[in-house]
Amino acid sequence: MTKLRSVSSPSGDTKSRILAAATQAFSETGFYGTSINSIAEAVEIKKPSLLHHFSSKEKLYGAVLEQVSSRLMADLEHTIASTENEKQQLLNVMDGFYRWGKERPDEAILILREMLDNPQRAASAHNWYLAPWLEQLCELIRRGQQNGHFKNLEPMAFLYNMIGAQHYFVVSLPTLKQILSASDFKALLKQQREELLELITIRLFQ
Amino acid sequence: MTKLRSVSSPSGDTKSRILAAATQAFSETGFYGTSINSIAEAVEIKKPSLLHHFSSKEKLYGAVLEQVSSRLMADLEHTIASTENEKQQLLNVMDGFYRWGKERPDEAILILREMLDNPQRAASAHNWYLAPWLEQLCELIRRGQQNGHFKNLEPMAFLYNMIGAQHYFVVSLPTLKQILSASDFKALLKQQREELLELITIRLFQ
DNA sequence: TATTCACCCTACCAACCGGTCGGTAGCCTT
DNA sequence: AAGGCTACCGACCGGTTGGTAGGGTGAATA
Repeated sequence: MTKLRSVSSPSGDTKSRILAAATQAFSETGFYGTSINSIAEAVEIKKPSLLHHFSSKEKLYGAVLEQVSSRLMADLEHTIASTENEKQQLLNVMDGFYRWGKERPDEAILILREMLDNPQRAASAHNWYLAPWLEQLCELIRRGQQNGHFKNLEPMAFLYNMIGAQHYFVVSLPTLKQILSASDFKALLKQQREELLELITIRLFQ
Repeated sequence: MTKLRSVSSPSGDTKSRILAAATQAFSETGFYGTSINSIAEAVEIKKPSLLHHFSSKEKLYGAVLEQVSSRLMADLEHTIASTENEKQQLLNVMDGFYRWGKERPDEAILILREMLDNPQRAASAHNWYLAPWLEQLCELIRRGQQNGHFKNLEPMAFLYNMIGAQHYFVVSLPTLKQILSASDFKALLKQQREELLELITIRLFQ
C-alpha cells in the first residue's frame, strides 16, 4: 500500500531540512559557535522537536559529516568508473573536486573545519573523511605510473599539494570575494583553475 | 629614570603570557570553543585578572591576531631585504613560510581559522592578515618576470596554489600524524617539501 | 607619611547553553 | 473505539558563558 504524504505537513523531510540547515550553520560558525536552537529556528521548529529527530548536538553533527563524506565518496567512485584512461580519470576527479567546492562551499568548509577542530576524531581510521578518497587517488596514480602514462613521483606528496591547493582556494573564496573587485575575482577564479591544470600537466604528464 | 622590574611579581610579562596561552587555545578550539576562563587558568590567574589586561574576549583575540600577522609580515620583509636575486628571494620566502608552519603550527592554524570564522572581518582592507603578504610576493614575481628570470604566468593564481598547498599541508599535520606511522609521516614531510620545490622550479624557472 | 596605581582577588550577574520532562494533536492499525 | 505511533511543544533544569562591582595589597611617588 502506497503511503500518502499529507500536503499540509510534509514532516517526512523535516529531518533532511534539519540536515541542510545544520550543514550550513556548522559550516559558517563551527560546532561550538552554532547552537541547536539557531538551527531549529532556521527550520521553523522548536529545539525539543529538533532533538526528537537527532538526539543530541553531536549526533546531528555526525550525521551531517557522514552525509557529506558519503556523497563525496560516491562522486569519486562514479567518476573513476565512468572513464578508462588514467589520465582522464585523474583530470575528471580533480574537476569533480573543483565543482564540489564551487557548488557546495559549505561542505568544503565543513570538512576543513572538522580537520582543525578534531584532528584525532577526523583521523580515526574509517572516520577521516578524505582518507579513503586520497587512498583511491593514490592508487590511480600508481596505476598510471605502471602503465607509463605518468611520470615517476611520490603520489601522496603530489596529490596532497594539488588537493590542498584546490581545497584551500575554495575555502578562501568568501574572503577573496570581499577584497577583490567582481571582475578581478572572476578572473582569478579562471586563472587559478588553469594554473592548477597546468601544474598537473607539466608535473605528471610531460 | 629606569624603572626597576620587581622580581617577585614579574607582572610585566603577564600580558605576554596571556597572549601566548591565548594563541594556543584559540588555535586549538577556535574563538567560540575557547573560554577566557580556561586561558586564565593556563596562566594561573583568575578570569577578572585576565580581563584587567584585555578588556574583552574580542580584544584579546584581536591582539593575538595582530601579534601573529605582524610577526609574519616582519619576517617577510626581512627575508626579502636580505637577498638580491628574485629567484632566491622567492625560495627564501617559501622556506620562511614553511618554517613558520612547522615551528608555529598554532599560528598557521589560527590564521586559517580566522579566514573560516570571519571572512568579512578577515578580508576588511588592512585586516586580512595574508593580503599584504601576498601582495608583496606578487610584486616580487612581477619583478622577476620583467627581468626575464621567471616564466610568464599569472602571479596571483600561481602563488595562491603554492601558498595554499603549503598552508593546507601544515594544518593537516596533526591529522596526518595520527593516520600515518611515524616513519611514513616523516617521509611524507620530506617528500611534500621536495615536491613543492620541484613544482615551483619547473613551473617558474625552467 | 599619605597617595596613587597596577595588579589580582572573591562574589556576583544576566544570558545562554544542551538536554529532559510531561503532555498534546493527529494519523494508522486493529 | 482503543491503543500505539510520530511529530511537536512549553516549561524547566543544571551548568557555563562573558563580563561587572568592589575590595585588598604592595610597590612607586609625592
